Amino acid sequence: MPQMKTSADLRVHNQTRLLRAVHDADQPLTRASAARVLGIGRNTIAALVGELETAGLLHEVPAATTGRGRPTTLLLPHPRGPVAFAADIREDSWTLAQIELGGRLTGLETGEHDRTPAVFDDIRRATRRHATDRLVSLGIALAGPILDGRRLHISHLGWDEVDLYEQIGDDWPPTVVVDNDARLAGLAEARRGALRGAGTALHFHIDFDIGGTLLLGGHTQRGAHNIAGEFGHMPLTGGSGLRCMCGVQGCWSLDVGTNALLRRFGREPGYGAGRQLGREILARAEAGEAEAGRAVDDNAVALGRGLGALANALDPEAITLSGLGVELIRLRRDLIEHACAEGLMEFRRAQPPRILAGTVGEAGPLRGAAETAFDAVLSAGWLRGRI
Amino acid sequence: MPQMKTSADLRVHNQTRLLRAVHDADQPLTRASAARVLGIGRNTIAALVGELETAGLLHEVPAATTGRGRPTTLLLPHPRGPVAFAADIREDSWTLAQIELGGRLTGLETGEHDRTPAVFDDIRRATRRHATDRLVSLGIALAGPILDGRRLHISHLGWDEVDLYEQIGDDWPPTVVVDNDARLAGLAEARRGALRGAGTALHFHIDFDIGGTLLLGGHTQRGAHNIAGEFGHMPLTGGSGLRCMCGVQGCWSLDVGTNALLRRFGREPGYGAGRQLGREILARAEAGEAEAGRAVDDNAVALGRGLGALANALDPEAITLSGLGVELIRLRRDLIEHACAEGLMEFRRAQPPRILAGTVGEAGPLRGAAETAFDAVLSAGWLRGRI
DNA sequence: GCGATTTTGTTCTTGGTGAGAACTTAACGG
DNA sequence: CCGTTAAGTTCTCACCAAGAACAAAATCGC
Repeated sequence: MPQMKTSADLRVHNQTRLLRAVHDADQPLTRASAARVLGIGRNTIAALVGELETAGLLHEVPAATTGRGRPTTLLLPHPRGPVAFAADIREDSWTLAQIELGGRLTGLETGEHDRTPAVFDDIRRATRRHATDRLVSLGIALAGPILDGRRLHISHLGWDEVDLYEQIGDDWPPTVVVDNDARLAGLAEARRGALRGAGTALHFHIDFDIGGTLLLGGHTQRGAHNIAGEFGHMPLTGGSGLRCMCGVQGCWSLDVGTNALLRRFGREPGYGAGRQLGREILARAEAGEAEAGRAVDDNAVALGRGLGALANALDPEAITLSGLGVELIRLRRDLIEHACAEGLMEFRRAQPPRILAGTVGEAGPLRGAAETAFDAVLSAGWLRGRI
Repeated sequence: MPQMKTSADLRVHNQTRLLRAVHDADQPLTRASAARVLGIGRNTIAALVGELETAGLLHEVPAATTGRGRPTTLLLPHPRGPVAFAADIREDSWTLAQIELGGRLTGLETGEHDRTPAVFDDIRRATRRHATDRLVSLGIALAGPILDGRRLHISHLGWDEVDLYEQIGDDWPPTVVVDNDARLAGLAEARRGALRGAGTALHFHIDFDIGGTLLLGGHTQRGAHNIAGEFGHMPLTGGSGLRCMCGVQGCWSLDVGTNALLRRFGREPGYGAGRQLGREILARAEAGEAEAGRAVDDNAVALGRGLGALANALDPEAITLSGLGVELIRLRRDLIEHACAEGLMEFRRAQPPRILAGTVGEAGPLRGAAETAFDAVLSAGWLRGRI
C-alpha cells in the first residue's frame, strides 16, 4: 500500500491480494474460493486470473470435483512463472534453494566455505549456475546483525565490519535482500510455522548466543538501523557479572545458549568452537548425568526468566524458539515455564504467553530468506511492471 | 486499509487521506498544496473537498495570497464538524478536553476525584454537560495497564481488577477508547511532538515507576492483551535484589523513578504518596545537596543503562521521556547518555539513539487520548457512514 | 436415467473514479 | 496594460468492480 490513488492501482492491488492469497494458502485455492477469500465477485476474479495467467504468473488446472456444482479450477503457480532464490550462510556451509509462488521450496545446492567473505563469491557462482530467466530475486540469511543493511558483524566468523556492497557486485539477480538469520527464522514461523496468524509474537533462535525478532502481524521488526532483535544483549538475568563479547556487562546471552553451557564446563567460548561439546552436554543431561543436567537446568531457567521479562514489555501471544531452544523445550519445558511465570508481573500470570518449539525446523532461516525474497514478486510495484 | 476493493472504496480512501493530511499538517493546507501532498489532480481534489464540505467535515476559507497565481482556499475544520473528547485521569484529578480536525485542543473542565472508580461517573457527567451533536468519540487516559481492554490495574489508586465495562454504561458517546497514559503520551510525541516522522521509537513516562511504549511508524504497540509497554518490569538494572510491587524481583522500576528516589531517603514507596518529597529531592539535588545529588545520579544511571539495553533489542532511532524523565535529562543528560552507551553493544555506540525530552509536556496523555479518539473520525469506515 | 438442485463461469450493463487536456479565472509584475 | 503564473473548472476518456441474468457442468433424489 505504498500509495493507492487511481482505479488502475485498484486492479494491481487486487491482483496482488490474489497472488498473496495463493502464496499463503495451505492448499491450492480454487478460483471460486479465491473469490470468497478476497470478497470479490466471480466476474472480477475471472478478469484478475485471466491477466495473471497471460502474464505468466498463474496457471489454471481443472480441480477435482467435490460435491455438486460446476467444476472449477485450481490456481497454481505458472510453470514458467517467477521464482526467488534463497541462501543460508551458516558457520562453515551454505545452502541455495528456490521458492516459487505457493511456497514450494526446492533445494539447489549446498557447499562449504572458508569462513571469509569469499562465500559471497561461492553463492554468486552457484546462483549463476542455477539461474534461469525465471529468477527474480535472491534472499540471503546471515548469522549476525547487518547495520544499516550493509555493514555485517558476524562475531563467530570474525567478520567485524564487512561491507556488503563491496561483496555484492552488479552481476547478481535483480534484487538482493540480506537479513539476519534469527529474524528470518521468526518470519518463517510467522508465515509457515507455529506463529501463523499471530498478531504480536516473539521468536528466538538460540545457538551459541540468543537472537530473535519481534513479529507484528506477520512482519518482522527491523528497527531504525536494521539491527533490532539483539535481545540476547539485555541484562535480563544479570549474566553472572561477566562481560560479554559484545562489549556489555551482564548480557542474557551469557546465561542462555551453547556458550553458557560450555562455560559451565570450563570452556571459554570462542568464535563458534564447541558446538559438538554443546550437543554432548545435552545428551549427557538427557542420560541423567548430574553436572550436565544442572547446566541445562540453569540454561532453561535463565531462558524462562528472560522470556518473562520480555513478555512484560512486549506482551506477545506466543513465543517460538528454534535451535537449541527446541531441545530446551523438549527437556525442560516445566523449568522454562516456571521461570517465565516468575518473571511475569503477577496480574499476567493467568494468561502467560505460549512458549512453543518452532515447527519450521532448521530450514527456518532459509525459508525466511525465501519468503522475503519472494515478497518482491508479491508487491504492487513489481506486478505493475510485469503485466 | 481494512480492505479496499471497489472504486467506491477508492473515493473514501482518498478522502480519508485528505482528512488525515489536514489533521496532521503543521499549518493549514491550501487546496492546491493538498493536491500536491496527496499526489492527486486538481480536479480530483475539487471533488473530494466538495463532498467533504457538504458532509460538514471541511470548511473552505479564502487564503491570503502569496505571490502570483490565482488565489486558493484554506482547508479548515468545519465549524459544525465532528469533535472528539479526551479525558485524562490522574492521581486525584481529571481533565476533559475537546479536539477537532487539525488537532486544536480545547480544555473543557477539570475536577478532583476520590480515587475510586466513581471518577468514571464524574467524567460521564462532565461529558454530558459539554456534549453536543458534534461529539463523536471519547478517549480516556489511565495510569495503568488495561488487560484485554477492559480490566484495569492501577496500583497507585489501589484498583486491582476494575472491570471497565461495568463502569461504562450505555449513555456514553458512540465510541469510548480507553488506553494507558504512558502509551498515549508516546502517541502524542509521535503525532505532535519530538517523535514526528520517526519510524521506530520508544517513549517512556517516568512517574513513580516507569512505563512506556514502542512506536512504529507513528503507531503505538498494544500487544496481544493490550498490556504491552511495561518496560519498567524488566530486570534491566538488577533492582538491588528487591522485590517489586508487581510481584517480580529486580524490576528496572525499582531503580528509576520517584519511588527509587524516595527509597534512597528511607521512604518505603506506597500508593502514590510522596510526590511532593520527590520534587524536593530534585530541587535539593539541583541546589547542590550531596545525598540528594547521589540519589538523582543513581536514578539517571539506572535510566541510561536500561535505555541502552532496550536499544539493543529494539533499535529505536529516538527515545523520548516525559514526567520525571524531563527533569533527569535537564539535570543529568551526560550521565544518562554515558550509562546508555555502556549498555549499548559496542558496534552500535557510534550511532546511539537520540534521547530527548518530550515536547508535548504534561498534556501528553490528554493529547494522546484526543488523538486516538479522533482517529475514529479519520477512518474509512466512519467516513463511509457520514457521507 | 432423467429432471431438480447446486455451484461456478460468462456476458452485458451500469455507476463510479481518477487522469488528462483544454480552458477560465484571478492574482502579480514590469 | 498586457504577459506571466498558479489555481479552479469542465469535459472526455479509460478503467474498474458490482450486479443481474444466463449458461454450463457437476451431484442428488426419485
